[in-house]
Amino acid sequence: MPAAADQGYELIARSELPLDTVELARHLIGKLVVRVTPEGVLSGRVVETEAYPVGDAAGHAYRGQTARNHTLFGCRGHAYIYLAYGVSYMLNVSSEAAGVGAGVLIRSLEPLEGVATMQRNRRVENLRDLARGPGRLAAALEIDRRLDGVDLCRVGPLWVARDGREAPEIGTSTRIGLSREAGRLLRFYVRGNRFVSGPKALNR
DNA sequence: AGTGCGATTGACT
DNA sequence: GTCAATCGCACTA
Repeated sequence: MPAAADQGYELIARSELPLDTVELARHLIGKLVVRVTPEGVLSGRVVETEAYPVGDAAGHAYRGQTARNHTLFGCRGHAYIYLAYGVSYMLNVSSEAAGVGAGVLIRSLEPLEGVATMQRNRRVENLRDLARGPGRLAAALEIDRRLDGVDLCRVGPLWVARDGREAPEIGTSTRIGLSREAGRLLRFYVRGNRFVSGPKALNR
């Protein structure tokens, strides 16, 4: 029996997370994101990620540590959250060793628990539109800057858990929405999954 | 102090 | 398919 505080999910240990950013991006596919709010639990299965490794000019850590991005420089497995375009929050997982700035963007989830709450948060009914895309994902799970720096390897308001299902088939493509470093194959997704964002051509 | 520009989304032609 | 909204941040002066 899992402890009540675990909400029935199995926490993933930090030691299980690959140090390498690109490996972490692949590793997170098929894992669960668990969001605990006072009203209840929201969760989903990660179906799409992007790696922003060391030395990547498109990464927020590229120009060094600042007040905004300092959680990218902490030890791996912490949430880095920022506001994109003044409109949408983005959920990232910090990667690499402490002191090294890099991370993985969680782009899409397949909704599991708390669907009714997500529908209310997003003001849409369609399951497919709830968490397909990074901004929608954050809105569905009530994620904003207040959760920046949260340890995803501890049971709390936001954490990462194991999925019982077998490992999905993972596809690779270029990342979405970038002008710099646009050609690098650093996006990962579950092949054939309808909750993956992006154009068809990138999801084969 | 001012400027330019996004790791996006939703509305609209 | 196109495009504006919206704001924090990095960079220039």
